[in-house]
Amino acid sequence: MVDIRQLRYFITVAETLHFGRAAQILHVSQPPLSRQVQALERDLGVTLIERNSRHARLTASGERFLDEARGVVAALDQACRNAQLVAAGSLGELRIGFMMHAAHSSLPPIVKRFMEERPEVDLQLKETLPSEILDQVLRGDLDAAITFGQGAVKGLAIEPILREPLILAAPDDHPLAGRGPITPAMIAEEGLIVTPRIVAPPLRAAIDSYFAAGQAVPRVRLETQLQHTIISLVAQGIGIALVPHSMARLGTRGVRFASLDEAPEIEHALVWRTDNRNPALPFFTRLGGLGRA
Amino acid sequence: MVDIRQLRYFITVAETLHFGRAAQILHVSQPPLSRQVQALERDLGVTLIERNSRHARLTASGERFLDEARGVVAALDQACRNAQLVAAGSLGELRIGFMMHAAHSSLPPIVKRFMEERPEVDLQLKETLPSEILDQVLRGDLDAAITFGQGAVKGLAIEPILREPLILAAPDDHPLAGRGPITPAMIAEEGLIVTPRIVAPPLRAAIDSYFAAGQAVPRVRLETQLQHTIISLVAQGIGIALVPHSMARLGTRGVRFASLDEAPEIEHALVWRTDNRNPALPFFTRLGGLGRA
DNA sequence: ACCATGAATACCTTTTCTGCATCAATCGAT
DNA sequence: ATCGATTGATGCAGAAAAGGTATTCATGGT
Repeated sequence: MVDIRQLRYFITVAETLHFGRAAQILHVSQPPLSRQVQALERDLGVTLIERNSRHARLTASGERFLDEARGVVAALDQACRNAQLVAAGSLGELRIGFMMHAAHSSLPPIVKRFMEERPEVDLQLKETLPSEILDQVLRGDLDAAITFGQGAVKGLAIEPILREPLILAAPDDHPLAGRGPITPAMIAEEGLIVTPRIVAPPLRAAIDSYFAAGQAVPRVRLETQLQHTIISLVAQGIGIALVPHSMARLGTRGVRFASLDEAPEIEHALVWRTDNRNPALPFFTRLGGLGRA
Repeated sequence: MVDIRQLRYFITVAETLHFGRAAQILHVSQPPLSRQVQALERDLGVTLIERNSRHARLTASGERFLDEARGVVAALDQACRNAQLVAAGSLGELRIGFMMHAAHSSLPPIVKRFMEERPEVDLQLKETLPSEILDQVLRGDLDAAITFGQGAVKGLAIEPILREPLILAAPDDHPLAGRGPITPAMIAEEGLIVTPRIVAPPLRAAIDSYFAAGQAVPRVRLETQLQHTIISLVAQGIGIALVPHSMARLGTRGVRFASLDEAPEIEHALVWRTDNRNPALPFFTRLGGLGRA
């Protein structure tokens, strides 16, 4: 059976056209070299090197085979190097899930740094509903994810990376827009636009706790999944909303923000399976601290 | 050192994720298989298969390496097959030179058939001056060539493939145009357009012999290398010419042809080095007979 | 806790590879 | 034309590697 040693031997002989010199280069003696090339030719059933006891030169088959053999050897070396790079976490792919609330806050600095440090790792970002994210991590569809902080889950590592307060988002012609700490009573009568409970339970819990602390009951006017849609509806004057502080950075026209009195906080956390053996994963999770920036 | 056997073993184990079954498929017993995979991992310094005594599954490096190892094995198999195809003359390249006079006569049928029979051979056609063609064959720049027939040359095989008479080419308003056998005396006073002697000695020799047989002396008005140019100049009424019969097939406007009395003939021949070992060459030279068509 | 399964290890046999010595063929010089 | 130098091939013995059988070790399910 043709093997790599035979290819390496043949390539060297083909390059020097001299069995003795090739043997020196390969650090073997000449007889085994001759025999290996013979064995290769016998296996192929093809004469690759035409040789009399004085000269050696390639046949047409030999020229062709030299070319392709070089490719095979190079591909093998590359494969070995790549396997090592993958094991070192410098090459490969990493599937990261994130809830939309992380897109403007904790996610970007982590992703940016990771891509700088591990440019050869194919980072696959998948925006997912918070309610589905844990399942996907547990199933192994995601290597890691950024979602809301929560209690321990068996088999998962959960590392908090960001706490941010909720703030009030109101149309810019609204009397409370831009004003100081807002108490629950001040907005209890307003129509509220919120994310459905099923989509982001911790966010709804934070909103509920805020109103509960002021003995108020929020009036939900509309539910919609995407944060951007909520902001957009606020800008249209359809209602007000309580949103994570990072939404204020977007500078959407027609919306102004105001801090809340005793503002509830939501927590972002990095989550991954403790038995996930993707070598690139530790280099991602160790960046969790950047989420605070 | 990593070798092909290790790759094949690893691939089979990776595909079955079961050392025992893989060993059956490979027709070896399980212990050597385990040892080869271990050796591979030791050489790479990387764990490819995570295994306890119950289950086996690939690591990230293993997945990657499986992919690339398959490529390496496939490339090797392909290289072996191609070497055999080249040796059989079914793959490779063949450099064929030809004089322009062959382009409309002996060359096309040979080339057409060869391309049908050996579609994977890269046929490189190089139009060359007859005066240079033998040197290129002797130097090895060409595997074979079609040129004028001539005496034996040491180291070359020369096989005649076509004899064709010269004919008169004249402007279509010329009194001799289209007429019967032309004797030398009938055109001795006309201005003649010819190829330079150095470019195609046998052609000039044929023309000379024609006039010499009639005790006439041609009046050369113009010399130019390419046959097409000669025909074109004739069409313009600049002169007449004696050209190979195959030129009549072109049907150039403004030119008519007439046969010559005791017409001299020129011979086309296939030429190649007898020591040329290009396996595709015999399949080309054996088609020489088609040149007569 | 025990049993069945599957991979690793121990040990021996067989095969293959290497190196040394030598042979054979070719080319150049005399 | 002959001889010597060069270079690839061959014969043989020792070394290394691969394979096979028997057995052990670890794990997951009952």
